[in-house]
Amino acid sequence: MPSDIENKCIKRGLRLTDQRKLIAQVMSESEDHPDVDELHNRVNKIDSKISIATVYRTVKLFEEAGIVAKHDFKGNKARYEQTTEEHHDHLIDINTGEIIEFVNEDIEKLQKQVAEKLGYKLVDHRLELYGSKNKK
Amino acid sequence: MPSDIENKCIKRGLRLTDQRKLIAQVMSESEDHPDVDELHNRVNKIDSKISIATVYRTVKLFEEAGIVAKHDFKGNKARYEQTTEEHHDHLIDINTGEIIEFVNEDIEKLQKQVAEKLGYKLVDHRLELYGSKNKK
DNA sequence: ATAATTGCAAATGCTTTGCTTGTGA
DNA sequence: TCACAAGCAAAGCATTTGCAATTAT
Repeated sequence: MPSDIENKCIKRGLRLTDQRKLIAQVMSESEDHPDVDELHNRVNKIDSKISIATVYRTVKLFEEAGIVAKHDFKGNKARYEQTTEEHHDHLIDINTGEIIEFVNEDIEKLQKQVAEKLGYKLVDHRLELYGSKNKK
Repeated sequence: MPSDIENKCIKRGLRLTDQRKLIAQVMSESEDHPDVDELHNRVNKIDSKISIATVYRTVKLFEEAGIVAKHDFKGNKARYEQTTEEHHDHLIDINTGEIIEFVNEDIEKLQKQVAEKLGYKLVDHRLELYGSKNKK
């Protein structure tokens, strides 16, 4: 069965190679935010011949097609996740590296307002919170 | 007259070499957010013997001392600015690259609330708006 | 058939580092 | 004096790219 991402590739007319199908599948199944190395490891468990260059190229292709999102969190290499319908931002646990997604409409609205007030149309934004777990 | 940054270096006991003094001076006088290359160019106008390695090392030293702030805006190399008393965030003009600073207390508060609600203490954050100028 | 994609290794761009010489306190 | 800093070039790291061979449509 074609993965979620594979279907999007078809919809966008991307040529579907075995490598792309597999990367699409692995990304679709990933619940976290893997970097390219990690993605490469995961696909290599299934097909050990896929090169890291292909993973880089594919992930970039998917990103440009709006199928996956790239994140450059502080101090780390780029991480990827499947694009979701609903926008969200991230909180990064500075101790464990764990990434928690959150949605906050108020902040979204305020961002737009700030941009407007400065004479700009908000095209994109980046909001990342870095925190450490409260001990109870 | 010692620059603003130079004074902070003294306060923190950093050894003051000619190179550091000059980089401190150039950073103090910069109203924008130069990257290391640009900084290197600027100091080289005054002392052409300063190496880029020294600029990298100094800027890192200043950052670790909390004297300057480093920003990795999307798609660009790292940029630096003198630390200010009041925290601010940035709006980046996606057409010109111009950087506008802004302060919004409401967003700050909401960020803290979001972190708390997720069980975290907010240690750091990153908020960047990317926009294009409204034509009137 | 043929234009696009892959794998590989080499190249890139930014940043860091090892080592020797120079220098601030 | 002498631990630390500078300059240089080499190394590092993530990412990109040229090219010949392979493959999807």
